[in-house]
Amino acid sequence: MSPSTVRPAVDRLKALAHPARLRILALLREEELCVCQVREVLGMATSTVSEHLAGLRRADLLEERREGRWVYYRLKSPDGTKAFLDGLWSLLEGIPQVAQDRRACAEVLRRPVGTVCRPGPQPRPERARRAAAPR
Amino acid sequence: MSPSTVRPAVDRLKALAHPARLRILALLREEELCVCQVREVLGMATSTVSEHLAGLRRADLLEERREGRWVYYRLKSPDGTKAFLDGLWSLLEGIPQVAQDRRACAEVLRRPVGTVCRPGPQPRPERARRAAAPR
DNA sequence: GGCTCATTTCGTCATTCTCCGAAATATTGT
DNA sequence: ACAATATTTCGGAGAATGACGAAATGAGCC
Repeated sequence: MSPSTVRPAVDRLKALAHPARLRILALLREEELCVCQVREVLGMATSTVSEHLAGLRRADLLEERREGRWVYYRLKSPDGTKAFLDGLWSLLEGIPQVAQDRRACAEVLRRPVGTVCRPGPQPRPERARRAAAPR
Repeated sequence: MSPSTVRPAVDRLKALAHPARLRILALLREEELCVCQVREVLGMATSTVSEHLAGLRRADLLEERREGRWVYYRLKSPDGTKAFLDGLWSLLEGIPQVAQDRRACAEVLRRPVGTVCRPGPQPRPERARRAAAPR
């Protein structure tokens, strides 16, 4: 009773209960993204974005994948959360900010290679594949 | 963009992202309860319980009903949250604390009338009807 | 090694949350 | 009106959270 067995569920909910993190999750529902791409869409300091991503990851809602200098995050549906996440998507349906972020993200992904993450001389993030059905 | 359109969804999630409030919601899924009954199960100060209930109510997840000196709270599913709440229930499935609270609550409801809320001379809370399907 | 850049971690400050007892409010009964 | 009881609101102390720049870390390239 001390560490309270509701903790895992609460931690997951806490991870979602923040505007930035909720927007991030909505973005990652569409495609995997690296930190600087997310920063571009949200318009917050890189360290802040990184911390939010870490929070979602700690809650086991995201997983990361390193590619060169970039770290890509993508959605993860741990056991027992599938139905919950489906419910969450319905909660996000029709939220203007979410739709707007989606457009901003598409814009970012359309930018000439090297203008998001600085024009690094090397393995530019050339892609970010679709990962889930848009709706 | 200033007040952020994700606010309503975030507020709802924030309301849930707390052990006490999550436990309360799980309890109220079964039946409506008055403040002192909830206090009995959670074992926190009355004022604390009242504040948590108020929080869930502000998030539009509960509605209240006054009966004599007692205020009964019950679950409410505002538009667009039905699917989300269904997902939430699945998240609560199998959490020991939730099951334990359920038992403790049954115990409280079984107590001889007047031993939970003090033996008031009058319209004792004689009932607390089933309000939703257990699972 | 040294340079560059993406990301994470750290230090700090401001804000918000959470809890509880005390005081205020509401309702009923005498 | 007064007493009794359930609930809400208030005040404040302590903890947790969130934002950002600065410093540290990691990867690739010369």
